[in-house]
Amino acid sequence: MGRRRNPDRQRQILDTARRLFGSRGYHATQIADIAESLQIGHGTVYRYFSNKRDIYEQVFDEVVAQYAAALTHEAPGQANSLEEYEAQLRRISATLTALFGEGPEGLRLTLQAQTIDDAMRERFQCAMSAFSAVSAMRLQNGIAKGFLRADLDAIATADLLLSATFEAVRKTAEASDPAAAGIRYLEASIGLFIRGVRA
Amino acid sequence: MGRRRNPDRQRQILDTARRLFGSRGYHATQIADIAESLQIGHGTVYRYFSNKRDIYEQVFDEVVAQYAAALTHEAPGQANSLEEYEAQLRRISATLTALFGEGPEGLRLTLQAQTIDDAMRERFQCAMSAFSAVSAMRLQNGIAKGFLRADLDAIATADLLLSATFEAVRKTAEASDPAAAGIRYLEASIGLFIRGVRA
Amino acid sequence: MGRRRNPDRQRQILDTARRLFGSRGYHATQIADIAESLQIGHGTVYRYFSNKRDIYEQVFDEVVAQYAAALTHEAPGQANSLEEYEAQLRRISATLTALFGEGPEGLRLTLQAQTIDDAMRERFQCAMSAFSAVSAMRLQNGIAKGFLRADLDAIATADLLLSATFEAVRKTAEASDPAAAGIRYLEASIGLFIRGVRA
Amino acid sequence: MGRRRNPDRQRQILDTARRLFGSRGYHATQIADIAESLQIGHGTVYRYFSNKRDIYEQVFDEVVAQYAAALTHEAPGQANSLEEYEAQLRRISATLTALFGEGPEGLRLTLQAQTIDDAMRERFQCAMSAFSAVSAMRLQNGIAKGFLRADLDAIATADLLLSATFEAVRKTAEASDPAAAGIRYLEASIGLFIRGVRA
DNA sequence: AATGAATGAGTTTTCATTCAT
DNA sequence: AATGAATGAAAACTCATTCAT
Repeated sequence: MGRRRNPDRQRQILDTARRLFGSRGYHATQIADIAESLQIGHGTVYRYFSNKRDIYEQVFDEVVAQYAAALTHEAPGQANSLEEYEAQLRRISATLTALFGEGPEGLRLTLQAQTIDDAMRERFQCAMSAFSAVSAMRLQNGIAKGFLRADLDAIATADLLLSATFEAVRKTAEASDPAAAGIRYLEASIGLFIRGVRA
Repeated sequence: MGRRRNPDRQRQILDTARRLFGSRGYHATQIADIAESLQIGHGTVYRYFSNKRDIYEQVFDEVVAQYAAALTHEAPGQANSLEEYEAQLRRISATLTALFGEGPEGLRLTLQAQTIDDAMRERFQCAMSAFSAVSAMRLQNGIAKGFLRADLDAIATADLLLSATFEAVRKTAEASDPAAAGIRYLEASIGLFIRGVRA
Repeated sequence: MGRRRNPDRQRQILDTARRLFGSRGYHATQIADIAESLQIGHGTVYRYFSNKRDIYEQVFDEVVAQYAAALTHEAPGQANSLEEYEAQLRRISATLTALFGEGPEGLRLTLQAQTIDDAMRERFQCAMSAFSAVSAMRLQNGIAKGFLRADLDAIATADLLLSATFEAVRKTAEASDPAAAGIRYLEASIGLFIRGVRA
Repeated sequence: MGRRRNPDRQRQILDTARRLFGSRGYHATQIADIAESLQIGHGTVYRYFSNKRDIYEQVFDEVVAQYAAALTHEAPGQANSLEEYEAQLRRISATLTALFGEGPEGLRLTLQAQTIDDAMRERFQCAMSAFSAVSAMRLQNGIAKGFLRADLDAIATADLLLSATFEAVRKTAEASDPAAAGIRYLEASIGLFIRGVRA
């Protein structure tokens, strides 16, 4: 492949791929679509990536890393009261919503990992488990400190919280007025979760 | 002279397609895979369906119809107290879990509608909106009758409940011990929702 | 193939094949179309013919035989004057028109021999040459007897007469009022030929 | 980013398709045959044409346009005497013969339009009617000006002339010595027509 | 004898990938 | 380095033919 001369190009390709894979889907997006969208020759794409799957993999990794950053930025043991836990949830939601402000592609995109090959399926499962585990640790911390209810099933509840959080982000990104939708879904989810898990 | 004499074949193909489209994905599943899985020639598939997309469409419709049946079986205005609402939620969860007892394919499968073509994308959006609307009506009923909190954002909350419910079903279907997981996710979600929405 | 039990069936299949091959074309006509048109199972067709090409071959032979009968019924040396030659032409035209009264399929059908395989292409060429040769002999007879012009190129003119005769038959068969069209094309062609070839 | 950079390729494919569709027939010619004949990959064909039918359609249009140019080049009202009409016929024949000097494919090819689909069948009928109409106008002109016989059925005779003209061209193109055959068929047809139609 | 479900060889068509310019 | 023409493996789809009932 030689040296990669233009570092912007790589970035542009990843961004475009993220947008197209996310909106149309991996299989419905051709390399030529990505190239055309950037007004470059489609052969050029192969100077920066070895194949289509490679592009997907890098996009997937970036999206997952962004989720991970948003979800793990707040150390699980940090919150000492319900108020602090709520503030944590609000910060996480805000970060996710900001990340996916451009559109709902990121979330759809990761789900498609399951339709690519066994290796990607595996990586997807793994990432989701990790997110869930962090969320569960946050709940465990609250139970231990007594501000979340003692009978809470941390693991199962973490999955539910995570899925609802993603849904809130997705709906926000899809909305015609994302700012308003963001507030609405944020309040609805905080209102639901805090009442649902507090001691 | 009649067409399609063997109704079992059609059923078998739909079931196999549902399983494969759900697990490997639509694009990763070839007509030949479906045929091979049934130990029939691939030409046979075309005696029962006009093309691959036609198979997907019928599978999609069946899955959506099953969701719809589970979600709408309970009339939205039926519940008159929090206890009745909880019982409703439990029945819905039980029905969904039973439906997807065989595996988590159904849910994954419907998401893929978005990667097939614009028409399927449209149908998917439409189905999801309908489910959400029914869920929201159930919440509105509770607010009107005073057993759910007055400040509840019925529409946004309905989306969150729906997504968490699907997640619970999915996790249950995927679990190594579905029976145990079912009870666990059911209790976790009921515990979360009821506290989250009650007056 | 065993015994062919129902001789009518064979006839019906040939007639239907002639109609469909002629109107839609050989390749655009499926065995199933022929069977459906007769309200029989398409497997039944194979009790009477060994394959699709075999049906075509028999239909082709029948059509060619009918042409041949019409064109050769009148012995080439029979006519002794222009009036007798004209009467001959009229009888030939009448016979052909009667044969193809049902429709213009016959003529179109034979042309398709060229798109089936080399062997059929060969047979087609051969049949056309034979027709042309008979027509040329008729002209030679007239030249020899002095009622056709001496400078006539019998071979080339025979080809032209033949093609125009077929065109007249085709147009007649296609017309909305075949009886009227038949008279019209007959008079036009006789008017043209007789003046064109007489001494 | 532009499409179809190599205009020669498109031309080569059209020429090869014309030759093969004309000689073997549309259905007996595979895309792979066209590609192989040009020593290119069969995928390449699809860079220039969207599908097989599209190639046929373009070839058909070209052939029909060539006929049309030859037949309509001479304005129908131009001839003022039998000599001028004869000269017109000779020029038309010469043009057609020159066009189909390469071989008899063009004529056979157009006939196959009837075996492709209803739309092509329609276009074929339409083109033939137009040719016939122009030929008829030429005859009407001669009748009006008195150098063709008054009792001539212009419409019917035009069909006969057209079919015989095509036959002459076809025979010429097929002949082992096209130059000699061309003169022979030209003289035979002029000799027949002029005598057949003059006043 | 008749049937039509099943079959798979044979085509068309797509699109990721290569490579000469 | 960038390009896009060319490629061909792979997948969808068709339909003549077979054969169990």
